[in-house]
Amino acid sequence: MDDEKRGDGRLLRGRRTREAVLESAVALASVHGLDGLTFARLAEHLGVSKSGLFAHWKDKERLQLDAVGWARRQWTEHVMGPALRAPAGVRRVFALHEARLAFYAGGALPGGCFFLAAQTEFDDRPGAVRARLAESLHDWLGFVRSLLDEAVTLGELPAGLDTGQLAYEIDALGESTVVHARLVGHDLTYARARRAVLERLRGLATDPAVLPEG
Amino acid sequence: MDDEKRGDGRLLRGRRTREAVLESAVALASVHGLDGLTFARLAEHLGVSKSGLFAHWKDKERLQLDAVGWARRQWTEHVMGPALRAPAGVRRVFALHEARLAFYAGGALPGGCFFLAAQTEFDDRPGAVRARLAESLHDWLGFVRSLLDEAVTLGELPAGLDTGQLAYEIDALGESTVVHARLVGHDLTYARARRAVLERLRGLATDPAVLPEG
DNA sequence: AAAGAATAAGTGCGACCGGTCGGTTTTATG
DNA sequence: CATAAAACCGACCGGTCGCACTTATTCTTT
Repeated sequence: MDDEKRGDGRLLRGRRTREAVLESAVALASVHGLDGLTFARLAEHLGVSKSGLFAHWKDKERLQLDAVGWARRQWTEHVMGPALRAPAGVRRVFALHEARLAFYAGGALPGGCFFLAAQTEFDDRPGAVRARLAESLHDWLGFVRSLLDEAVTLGELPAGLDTGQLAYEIDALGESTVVHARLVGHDLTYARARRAVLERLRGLATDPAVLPEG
Repeated sequence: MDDEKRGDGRLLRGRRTREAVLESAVALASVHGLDGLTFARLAEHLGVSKSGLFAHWKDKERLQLDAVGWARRQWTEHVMGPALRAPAGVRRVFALHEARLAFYAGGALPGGCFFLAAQTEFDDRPGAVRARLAESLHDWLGFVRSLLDEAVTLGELPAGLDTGQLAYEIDALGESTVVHARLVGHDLTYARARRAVLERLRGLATDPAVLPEG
């Protein structure tokens, strides 16, 4: 991460290609998994030679770690970002859930969800990759919880609410969307995931009217 | 499936070894995925030669399909079975959820959940394996729903309840347990998953007293 | 005792894997 | 314009994969 020796087009170009490669890497990993993220596959997908990739990542683990980092950037931009543009409180919580579903439904990642694929693969394989994935999940749950805490502070959710518990539920209802959408049906699944969280929040909110009806 | 040519111990023995192999195959696949279920790995794990396995399954896909079938048998026995021994109605629904959590927590499968691993791997790979996984998920959701319908019929859940919706929620809250337990913490995760479904059912039940309190 | 199927084992092939190496092109700097 | 650094490439290595083919060995039925 020590790029940017001002005005050096070589480094700039290098960074651009790195990011372009990572964009593809995350997309490929969402389909084939982080283990199926092969240098050969990645190179072919980009129309690039395999060895050219080794100039940027000395081994596969580095590539995997950077892919996790890039997936987090994507997630921050496309899921957390839109939520933060909604009014704070219970509406922001629901906006977060909807942004997540929109991100899945939008098909930005052909495999559905990078993190689900990576976590199910690495949750039982000790190492740096697992550690970063665990950290990612921890941070994500912390973010959901922080929005819930905010809603409590604003008085839109009841005081004393177990926000950690609710954060788990919201995450679970969003996450299982990925597989269900592809194996059961997209529209039906997203409708159910949306409704589940909406009804849950409406049931808890001090003023359910601020949330959409259906 | 044309075993059992009356009294022929060879076929019987063949079936037994097949089942022993499948038991290991499902366990291995829960860790390394259905793709990571290689003949070499399976043979080594069993202390058997690779070629001996080819006598039973001519190619990898056959093995994968049979592994799915065996995982379904396990699931039927260890998750659906205990539930059916609980009194019908809302208690049976919750017993199903608890049996699932117990199955996960019991560590019968070292990788946590065969189906989650397999589904996230194959949900975007057309083929026979995906088809069987989709069928498995469909049947499972249908089973959950049937228990819910039963509870409605018994008057323990309100008439007009969208049981398909609730079945999705219950499945989601159970499924995300697998990854969370390993990356966040076992006890905390199972407690949350248990509580989430319990509270949901208690909120809907015409007589919440039939369900446990905490 | 003979026959024959089920099971096990060895061997080899082509494909692909992660990774290395030597060399060429591009780019900023003196 | 020379040079060095970075980006990039083609060829290649050792290893493992799925899988076929061939050859024993074990067990059951006749």
